[in-house]
Amino acid sequence: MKGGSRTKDPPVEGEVSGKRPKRKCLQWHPLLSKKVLDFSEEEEEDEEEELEKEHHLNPEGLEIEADETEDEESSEQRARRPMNAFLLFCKRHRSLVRQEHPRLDNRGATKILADWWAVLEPKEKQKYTDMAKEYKDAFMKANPGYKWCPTTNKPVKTSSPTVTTRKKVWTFSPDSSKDFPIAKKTGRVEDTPQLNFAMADPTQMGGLSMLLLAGEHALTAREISSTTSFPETPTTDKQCGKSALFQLAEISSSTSPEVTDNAKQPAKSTLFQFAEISSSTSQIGFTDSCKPGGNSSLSQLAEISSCTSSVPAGKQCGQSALFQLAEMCLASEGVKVEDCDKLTDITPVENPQNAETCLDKIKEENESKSQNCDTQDVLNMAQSSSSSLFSSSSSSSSSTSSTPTDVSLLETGKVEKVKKKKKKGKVDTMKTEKLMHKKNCKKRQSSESDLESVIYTIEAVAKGDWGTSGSGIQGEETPPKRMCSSSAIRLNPMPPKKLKSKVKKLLKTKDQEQVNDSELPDLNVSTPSINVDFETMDKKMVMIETTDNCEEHVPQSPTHLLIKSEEKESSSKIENCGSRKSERTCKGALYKTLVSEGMLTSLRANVDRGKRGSGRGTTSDHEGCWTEENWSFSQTGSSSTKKLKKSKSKDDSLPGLGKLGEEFEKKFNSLPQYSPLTFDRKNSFAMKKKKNSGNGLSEQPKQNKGSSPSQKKNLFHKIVNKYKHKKEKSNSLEKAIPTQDAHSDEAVQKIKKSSALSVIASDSMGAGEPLVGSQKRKARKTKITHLVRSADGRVSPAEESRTRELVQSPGEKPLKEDTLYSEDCYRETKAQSMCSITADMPAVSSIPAFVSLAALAEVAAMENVHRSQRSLPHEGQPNEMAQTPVLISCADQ
DNA sequence: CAGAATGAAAG
DNA sequence: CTTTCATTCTG
Repeated sequence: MKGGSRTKDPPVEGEVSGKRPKRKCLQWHPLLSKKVLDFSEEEEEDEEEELEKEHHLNPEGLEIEADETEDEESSEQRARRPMNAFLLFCKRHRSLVRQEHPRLDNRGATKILADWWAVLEPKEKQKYTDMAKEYKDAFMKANPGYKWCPTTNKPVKTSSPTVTTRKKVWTFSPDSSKDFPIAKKTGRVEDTPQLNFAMADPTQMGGLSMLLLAGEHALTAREISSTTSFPETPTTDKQCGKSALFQLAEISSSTSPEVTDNAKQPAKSTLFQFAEISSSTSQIGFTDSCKPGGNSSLSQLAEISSCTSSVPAGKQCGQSALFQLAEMCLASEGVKVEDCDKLTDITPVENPQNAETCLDKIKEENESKSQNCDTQDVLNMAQSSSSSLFSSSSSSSSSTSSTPTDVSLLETGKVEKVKKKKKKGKVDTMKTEKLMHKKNCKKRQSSESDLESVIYTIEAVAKGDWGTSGSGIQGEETPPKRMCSSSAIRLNPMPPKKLKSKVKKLLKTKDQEQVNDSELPDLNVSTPSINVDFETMDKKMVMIETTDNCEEHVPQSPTHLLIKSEEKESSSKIENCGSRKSERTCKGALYKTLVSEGMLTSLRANVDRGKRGSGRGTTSDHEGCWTEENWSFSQTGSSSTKKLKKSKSKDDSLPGLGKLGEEFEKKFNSLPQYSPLTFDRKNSFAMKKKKNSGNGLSEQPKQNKGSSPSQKKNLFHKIVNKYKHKKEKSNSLEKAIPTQDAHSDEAVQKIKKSSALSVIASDSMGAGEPLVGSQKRKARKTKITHLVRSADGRVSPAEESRTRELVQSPGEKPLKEDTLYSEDCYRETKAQSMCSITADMPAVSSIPAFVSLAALAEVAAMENVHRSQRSLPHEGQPNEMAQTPVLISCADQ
């Protein structure tokens, strides 16, 4: 059966998203749901119904396989094994790491995470371990018969073919709908999930609202305790986000498999658009001085959005949402603004009704000025995009003809196929158009391909939309193009992988078909499809809005909501204003959703990466600087931690929603999130301790975090002794650190270095130490090897030296230091390069070498210091020299 | 799709 | 002891 089911599944799964890589990795939702009992404290209320359902389900799946239960419905998916402490930690901190080291790829991030984890105090680890354990227990309870490695079944490999997206499952709820009762409930809301649930029921609404409420309760309770810093925002956001997520999930899931793609894409695209916007916004940097301007711009954005929405009632929500978003952006991303003036220029946009005009203006400005500054572009992008969204949505809504189609589509999903085709056509067109744009518009900055593309698209969209409104700024674009452009936006954005892959596929197909489709007049077709999408959005928005209202105190009956939504639709059809409102709402909701889901973060990261990757030579500096600055800024800022937390909390949101999800989410959120500084500090402390211990002095009770991982102090101290001087530095730094605020970049860098050192030392030690299982050792070895290897082409020499050092003599000096340093450099290179760039040569740009140079300089300086103290032998120096450059180069690359 | 990390579990 | 797999994403 199972095997068969799998095979069978493909249709469903394939349609849905990707299906599971392995036979069944469905989430814990199931377990969670069961688990709910344990976890649930307040949820019970909401869940009652669900619980009942669950119970029904449980009986079957209970015994051996919850999987089966799941399987029955969705397929055969098996619950995913619970994350261990480390994984949790990673999940929670990865974003941070990425922020800190934008250049780092995931692997690197993972490594760093590992380092952090290693450094993490046992006590802090405990929380994670506890959480993990709890998780596991719950999981086990849920599925008693669960086996981690189902050897017997072992479809894993077999099934793998389908796969592609484990994550997808999580992130997007399509699967979730299947799996969780809750999700199912939610899912039904709009359409028929194929599974079993009714299509659209008032009940669903109620359920949703209830869920939300429940979530609120839980959230409030927990959040307050967990994060005092952002009591209000998080709550709201979370709730909203959840609701939005749910809705999304519903939509995606609800749509029949075939439809799914269509519906999903639009929604996703929209989301992406938002994400882009947000990301772009975030990218805009504000220096402290410029801050006001930045705020203004953000606020402007918010205002615009709010303005766009003529409806007073909704305003608050929208504004709040936008503002929140803005805040988020600001908080999460520190920014540096090159030109405050530009921002100021933009400011005029404030007029509510004239927003469009203003936007046009801006747009014009953008075009004219865009060439000059990236920042401006970004900003423009953001605004234009926002405007474009509005316009597009409005246009869609305005085109009444399509409306019926939309509805039918939403509910029935019959048209989907046609739509798909059309869509594809659109895509093609848009794609082509996009290309055209790129070619025509600009090559000024070849650096950021992705970003550029996004910008282009946005611009194009904006142009098109605005063009519709009356600003025919660009003669290039023809009306059809406009249409396309609107659709284009969705595609362009670099979606999270999941989408990406899908999109890519689509694109491919489309490309093939491109010729044919392109020839056809897509205008009509595209328009309807767009409309549909937006309609969907509207619905969602309505939902969200309702949610917001509820939050705000105005609980509305589900029916009412439905009616409202309908009204909205109708109104939107008839009146632009209505549509606007919905748009606004959508925006806010989307933002929230994005934020909550963490898409924003991911997007941001993607953007960054894209920048980096594409524009190493050119603009990379800016990016690097920006990131660094942001990071430092955030760190420096008192609120930095908070901000981080906040962003994180939102990011944290587990894709698999549901109460269970919520519960976990809460818990997960409650988990302490440590800022890199903390780790640095710890490292330094650890160093100190080690050092101290090494010195023979009794361990100093390092006040706060001194607990440190004593792991391998003994071994360490030898090495530590060597690095006393360094430590000293670090110590001073450490002292400063507690404040966190007053760290200069240098200090941070140093700290980082020190930390790196410590880490390295730990690593080296680790090899010898029994700390971990065999795996660890292995891992470490590999890691080291990897480091060496990566650092230089020649693995053996460095490694040998390293090994010698480690093994041989504690008292050793020169070589070790070199090695360590080199490694240190290697590790730090990225960060250093960034920092160095920022500090030393901010202006310099487009010279890849320069980075390495700066880094080299730093390294050299450090080394010099070291040497001076140590007075290394000649041999050491040459080696260092030789190694250093190589390492640096590697790092840069 | 592999791979980086850690860890729990199973073989 | 070794293998499997959980999460996260880049190349």
